[in-house]
Amino acid sequence: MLKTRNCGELRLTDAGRTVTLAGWLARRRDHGGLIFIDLRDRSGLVQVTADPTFADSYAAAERARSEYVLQVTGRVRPRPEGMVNPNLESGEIEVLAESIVLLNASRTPPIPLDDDGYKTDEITRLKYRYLDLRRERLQRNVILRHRTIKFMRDYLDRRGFLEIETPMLIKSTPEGARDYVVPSRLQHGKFYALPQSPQQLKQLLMVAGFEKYFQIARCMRDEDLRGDRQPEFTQLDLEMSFAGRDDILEVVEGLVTELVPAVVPHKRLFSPFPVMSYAEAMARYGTDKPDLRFGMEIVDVSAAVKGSDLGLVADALASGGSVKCIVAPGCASWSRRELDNLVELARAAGAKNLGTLGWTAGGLKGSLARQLRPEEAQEIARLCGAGEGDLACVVADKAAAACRALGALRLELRDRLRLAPPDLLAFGWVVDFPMFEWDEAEGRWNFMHHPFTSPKAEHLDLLESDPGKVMSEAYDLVCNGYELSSGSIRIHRRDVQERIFKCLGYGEEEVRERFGHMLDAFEYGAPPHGGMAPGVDRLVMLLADEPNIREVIAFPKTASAADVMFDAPSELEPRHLRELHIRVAE
RNA sequence: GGGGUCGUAGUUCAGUUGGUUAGAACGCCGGCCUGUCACGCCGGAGGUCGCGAGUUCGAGUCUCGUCGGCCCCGCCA
Repeated sequence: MLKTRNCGELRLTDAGRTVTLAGWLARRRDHGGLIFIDLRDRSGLVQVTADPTFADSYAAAERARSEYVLQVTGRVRPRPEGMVNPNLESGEIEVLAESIVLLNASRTPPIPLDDDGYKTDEITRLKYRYLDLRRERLQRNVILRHRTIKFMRDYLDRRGFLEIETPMLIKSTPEGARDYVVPSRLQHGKFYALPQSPQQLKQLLMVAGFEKYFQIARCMRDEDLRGDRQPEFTQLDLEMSFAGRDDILEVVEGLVTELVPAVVPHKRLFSPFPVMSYAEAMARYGTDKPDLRFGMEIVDVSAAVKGSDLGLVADALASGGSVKCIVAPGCASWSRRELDNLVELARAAGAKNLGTLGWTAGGLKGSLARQLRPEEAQEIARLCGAGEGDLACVVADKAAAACRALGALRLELRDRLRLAPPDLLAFGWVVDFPMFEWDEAEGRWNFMHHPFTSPKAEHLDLLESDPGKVMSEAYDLVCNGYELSSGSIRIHRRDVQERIFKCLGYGEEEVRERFGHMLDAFEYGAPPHGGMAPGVDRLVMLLADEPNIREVIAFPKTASAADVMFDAPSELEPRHLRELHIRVAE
């Protein structure tokens, strides 16, 4: 090795030792007769002092510039009285350079590397990602990601899980997410698909008798990107045989509960995780991935206004809808402009309108102040616990639509009022999802999770008669408003699986061609099984307090799924295309 | 596919009602400086105002188009 020690680990106890370091020049302070160099490697920074006494090393220090790669040999010594830098872990000492070898020079970096990088043009950061990754924040994130994955492997190994790899070149399935597709050279006109997840493969591993499987699995989905969605991402994919829902939840909850204090000890979490049904989550938070870091739950205030002659309210109640409300604490005196903005937001989220009602010392404020009878306003206050200074946001609509709009509003208020405590990871379980949801566009039932999800046994009889009422054995892990993981107990019987495909409107021929291998497998002693697949990128993003998953992925893609460093995707040589039997249409 | 927003020096930004040679800070280059640590002081270089049309005597500024970034909706078995 070109180094005997790491820069960031040197301490006062090393004083007197001669060390050889190698790293990058983070900053240079040239005092004419004395040069200080902050030398950086993965472990951190240490100050190297170049003194003219060592003429060669001093000359090298004069020539060195930012991001030059240096090998420094010298003696560790305590800093002089009053020169300790308390902001630096190694700030009590410095290394007096006896020799400085220039291992490589560097052009001036196109982006600053000594800050957190949030303000720097992201496209330039990504183009020079290998430099961007040198910044301390990203080094920390990548290391945290490593520790997280290492913890997962160790934990699951302890619990008897086997890590098993599954193929990347598999078969396209038309439903679900769009596939990334790979042309076959050996078979004209045929294509592989990259896995959206190893779902079927891990179920087949259960049929194969491995009982407990996991994989740090790369998944590819050719869908539009978001701050929390990349075209390729990583899941901790796991599956267990002979397990019920609670067994799966126990494994994952145990993993996360032990992981957090191990890798981010400053973070807090609920233990045990709260469990709520899908219906409850929708009613209380207006979403199936509630942010449980704060309250502001949705309250039904229909009873308070049941006699109201207000158009929207009366219409909603007459047609079986409801009047729902959330309370924004201390916002009663918000300006017209701020309130209008909320109304706009609620409408964008699907509400017909948003009524506001604020309780101020000077009386009622807001759009509903004059439209409601005093006793109605008073009853609303009682039902939702609003007091002086508070603002009620009220939506009258079908219950689901009202909750959905207020759910969106709730997140907006969270951000405006900073309601989410920092360092809280509010994990929770959402269970009892419906099996199907009605697809308006296609005019048929579609699965909510995936077609291998088991219906609840007691709802099997409803499959054909009333699919909308069938609950599934699916469950989600949520955290701080993100869906961190989905899972389910799977179907392990051919007859049940066939009934599900039928409900989804798949023809027999189609089923045989696409899922015949699964159905066949279920006939050879498939054990009851289930599992889930936490999203590693999102989890690490939350652990690292990052605003998007690009910050915890070494080489992420832009919102248009481009890699600006490689300039991918790119066109292929005609020869290459011919070999693959592909002609690009104009 | 739709909506929002942004694009000016290497980076972060300013740029008035359309009007002289487009500015600042950081970074960079040169000089000075032996205790700095965001070192300091002096000097300097650095611009296809994303790109293309148009309006105008004149466009960083106005119009249209286009490309790209980010966020949101749709989409995400």
